[in-house]
Amino acid sequence: MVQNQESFPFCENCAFQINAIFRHLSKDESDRLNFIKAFRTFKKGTILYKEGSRISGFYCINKGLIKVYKTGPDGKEQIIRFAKPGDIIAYRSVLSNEPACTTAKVLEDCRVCFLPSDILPQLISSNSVFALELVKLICQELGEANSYITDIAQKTVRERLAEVLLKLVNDFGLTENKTLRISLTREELANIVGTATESVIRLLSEFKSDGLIELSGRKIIILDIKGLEKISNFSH
Amino acid sequence: MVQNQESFPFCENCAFQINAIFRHLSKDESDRLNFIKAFRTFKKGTILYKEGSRISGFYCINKGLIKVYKTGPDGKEQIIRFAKPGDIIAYRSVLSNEPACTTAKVLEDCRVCFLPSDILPQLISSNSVFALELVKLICQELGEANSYITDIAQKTVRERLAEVLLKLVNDFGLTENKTLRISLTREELANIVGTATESVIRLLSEFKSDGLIELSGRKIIILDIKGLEKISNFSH
DNA sequence: CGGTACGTTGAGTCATATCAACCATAGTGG
DNA sequence: CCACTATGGTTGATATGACTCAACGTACCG
Repeated sequence: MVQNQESFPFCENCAFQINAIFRHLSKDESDRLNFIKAFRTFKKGTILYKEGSRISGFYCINKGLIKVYKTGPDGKEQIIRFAKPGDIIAYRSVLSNEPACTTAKVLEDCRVCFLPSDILPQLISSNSVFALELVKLICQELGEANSYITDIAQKTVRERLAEVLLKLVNDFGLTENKTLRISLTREELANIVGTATESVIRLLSEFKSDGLIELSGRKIIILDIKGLEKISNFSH
Repeated sequence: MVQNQESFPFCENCAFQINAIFRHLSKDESDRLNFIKAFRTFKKGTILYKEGSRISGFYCINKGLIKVYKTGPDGKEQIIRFAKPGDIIAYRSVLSNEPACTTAKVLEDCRVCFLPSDILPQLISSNSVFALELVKLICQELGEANSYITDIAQKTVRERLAEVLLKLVNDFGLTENKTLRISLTREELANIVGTATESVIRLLSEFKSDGLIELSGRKIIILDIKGLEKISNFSH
């Protein structure tokens, strides 16, 4: 079908459009990737892979939104990160050759490419620029993880919620009417911040009373970024 | 001096002895590393580098113990990890070409080699096995960081303290009389767990009453590993 | 029109932080 | 040799942030 052909993403072009790590590949490498990959679409709610399962490859997101989370001892989710177009997920488990240590679930209908495990070590060997950029990418994630450990360990829930809102603004941006461009349930927000759903609800409505945000269903309108920064950094 | 020659570690041998990432280098690469590195010793209490500072290279630990920590908004330390012989530190900042995001302080007198920034990307380019192993190493750290985020977010202080003790047993081992082979102040323990010093003290003496550990000054004798595992995983 | 998932609010509880006092130890300098 | 000081450890009292539980409201969906 024409429609299918149009929508099928070719790595060579796609990687630049969505700013994926694969933009550092040569033409030959891109072609190879394109050849061995499996393009798939997933509906909201689909689970791409589950914590503890063995996976035979990793995913590059072309479109949509995925949440990556770990399940705590009580079955409570801890959201580790979101994956949007250009991001790769599950690469960690593939490289360590370990079972997945997270679960990935679709939040907004997705178009993804599935890439078999082998290709990643191969590309690291064949393309040193790619290798270096991949290392940088992982280092950045590691840096963020370490910062977050410090935050969770030392900041109050109130401070962390403000910080998470700012991070979401930074990662997903605002619409022209200042609405956050990501739609999460209160429970999901709680599972990023590391708190109870009720606490998020209470704090959000506090932020609202303080004129920092406006709420309308799942939409969060950011009114006062400076104010949120103040809460996230200092206070007590 | 003879003594100096004996004590000076040659990368080619050293890397295998201490199981450093550099064991994956060729003879030529090892020689080169050996040539450009600066060997140094540091006394307990020395700070190798400070959060926020620019660094021109990274360190490979030959002997001793270093704590790597971030400083929270209130000036409270959050210990991110320890570095022992064979570990490299500060590589993250070197690779991202960013200011250091942690501080490194000597806990036990150290022998370290300082390696200039440039060498790391060079080795990644020239040696794909090394590149892959480096990626795996970083991935492992990332995996641990993500697990710790989940733990801090969801577990109680009691559970985390038990878990930290077990992790220390795992990383540093026990002497013949079951004493933990790492000596930390109560405050440092608190700065790993992410809690107050007083809480660590109270919980440790609780563990002692429960027959899980024995305390004698800074020494912690581990009596009941199974019991600690039980506390760290389940409970509530 | 019932069902399911999500959102909200209130009340009560508890783990943990904070504050304060005090002890132990070791190194320092007069 | 002894005050002096600094650092770390301990304990108790108190405060409180955040969780839990429970009830109820809301909205969309087949």
